[in-house]
Amino acid sequence: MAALPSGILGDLDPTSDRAVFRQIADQIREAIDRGRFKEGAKLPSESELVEHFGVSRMTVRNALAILQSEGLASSEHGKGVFVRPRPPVRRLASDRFARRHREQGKSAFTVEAEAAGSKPEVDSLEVREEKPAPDISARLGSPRKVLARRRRYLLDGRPVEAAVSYLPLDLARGTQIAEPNPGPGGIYARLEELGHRLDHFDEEVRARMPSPSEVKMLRLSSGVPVISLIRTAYDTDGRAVEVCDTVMAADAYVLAYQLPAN
Amino acid sequence: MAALPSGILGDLDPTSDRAVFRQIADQIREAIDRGRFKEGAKLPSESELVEHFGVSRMTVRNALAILQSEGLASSEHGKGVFVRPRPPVRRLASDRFARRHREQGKSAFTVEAEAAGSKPEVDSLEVREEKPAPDISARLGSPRKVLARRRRYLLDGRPVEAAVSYLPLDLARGTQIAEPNPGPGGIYARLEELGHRLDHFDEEVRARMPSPSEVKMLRLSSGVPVISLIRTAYDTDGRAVEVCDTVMAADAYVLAYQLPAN
DNA sequence: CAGTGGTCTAGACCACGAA
DNA sequence: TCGTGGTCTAGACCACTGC
Repeated sequence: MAALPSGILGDLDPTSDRAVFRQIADQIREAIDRGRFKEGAKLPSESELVEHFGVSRMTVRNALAILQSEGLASSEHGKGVFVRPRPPVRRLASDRFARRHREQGKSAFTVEAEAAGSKPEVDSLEVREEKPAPDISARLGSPRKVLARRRRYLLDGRPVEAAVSYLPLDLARGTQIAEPNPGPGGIYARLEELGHRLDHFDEEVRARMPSPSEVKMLRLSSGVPVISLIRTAYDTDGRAVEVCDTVMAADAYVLAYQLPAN
Repeated sequence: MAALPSGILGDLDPTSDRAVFRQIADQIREAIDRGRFKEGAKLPSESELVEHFGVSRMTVRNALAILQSEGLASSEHGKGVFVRPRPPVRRLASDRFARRHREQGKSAFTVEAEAAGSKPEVDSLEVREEKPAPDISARLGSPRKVLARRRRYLLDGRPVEAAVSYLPLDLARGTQIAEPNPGPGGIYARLEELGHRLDHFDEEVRARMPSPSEVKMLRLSSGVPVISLIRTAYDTDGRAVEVCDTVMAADAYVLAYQLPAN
């Protein structure tokens, strides 16, 4: 049947204007915040909450839906609803593309992940020529066609980031940049070998809720936004030589930047 | 009664494994993406959708809830469900704290907003001394107490950002920094006058769903994440002289940074 | 007032996971 | 097998908006 959900949760206030399902969500949220339910712990089942609060199941489900949309809980079919654990966070430093990090063989992602004790993987590799979308095209100086390099990054088996790099075709065609494996130091090292010494990168950071395809690709649970990062690389001639469009699971990243004061 | 919702929406696929409410959400989402429903337009009412698809009202409401959680639609009690308009976006440039922008009288927020043709406001101003939270304290070199300056920023009456600045008390007490109005150029100008020439800023950027209090303070509609930005200001002695904790409505901002390639 | 979305009930059947 | 969450129905009453 459904044992008592323990003494952690109180009673409803029938005099309150606040909707019943919001009151229930408030109580569970407060219990989570106070540590009465720890990370990864199972919340009381729907039937337990129905019995405890004396409401219908839909009311309880509405309450749990609030917590899921806030990113506080996530449900697992057949098992229960759990306090969502905070996954390890990957920190992107503002010097992550500095030339000195590129001298070695491995990619920045691989080096950094291994240093943090995680197992890095890259999959869904696809390299193709295509007509660029208008905003990408504008950033690259309106080339007719571009080389697109798509890939997905995983840490310990969990997808955390999906990225597409676009390069003007006249620059990349026939070079190792057009190969699935661009070689040591990645495409930035290849660009410099081709005479395009990199000067600086512009990054634009946005946050939004994911599209259904992004939910699938990054296996996002509900209540997790994505960070959208668009980076443009410029060579010392001031030419945009690459645009990288990245979507990251927001609960897996913190971006660090340093700004000059002068 | 409920007129036809026009020929924009198709039929359900009864052979599909996909849940009915997801199919309905898919159809409406696709119609929005194709521009069949424009920004700000009213979607078919719940009763129209009930009639069109031949399902119960809860099924239709579940479908609409998906679109709202994705940030694609928002409901207005008594009026309808509407395609959520994309508000104007405020762009934060990476040189926004450069000293040259500080020479004039007005604050950076005010200057920039007026240049963009918006009406800027700052409210909820509160200045007080308090014991810092552990993470703030650590960033500032563990002072016993700090000066906290809280405020909220609005554009054309819409709240877009809430911020708290923390400064070590020994540095700020008794100065104009402890006044509600810190004077021309803001607290950074005052800090430099006090001999703390600023060297650089560190910024940490995260994204997550808002807490209920943040929803209230920023009047966020569902499906809108927040960007959390923590900035630490360092003087030329390497001392952290200010930490600013900012929460921004993610649909109102794009952050721009420039990274060196050296 | 009629139409809209907001809340809530009391059922039903299904799919998944663990034992 | 049984307990879990996932989906769906067919109602009900309420609160807000606009005419």
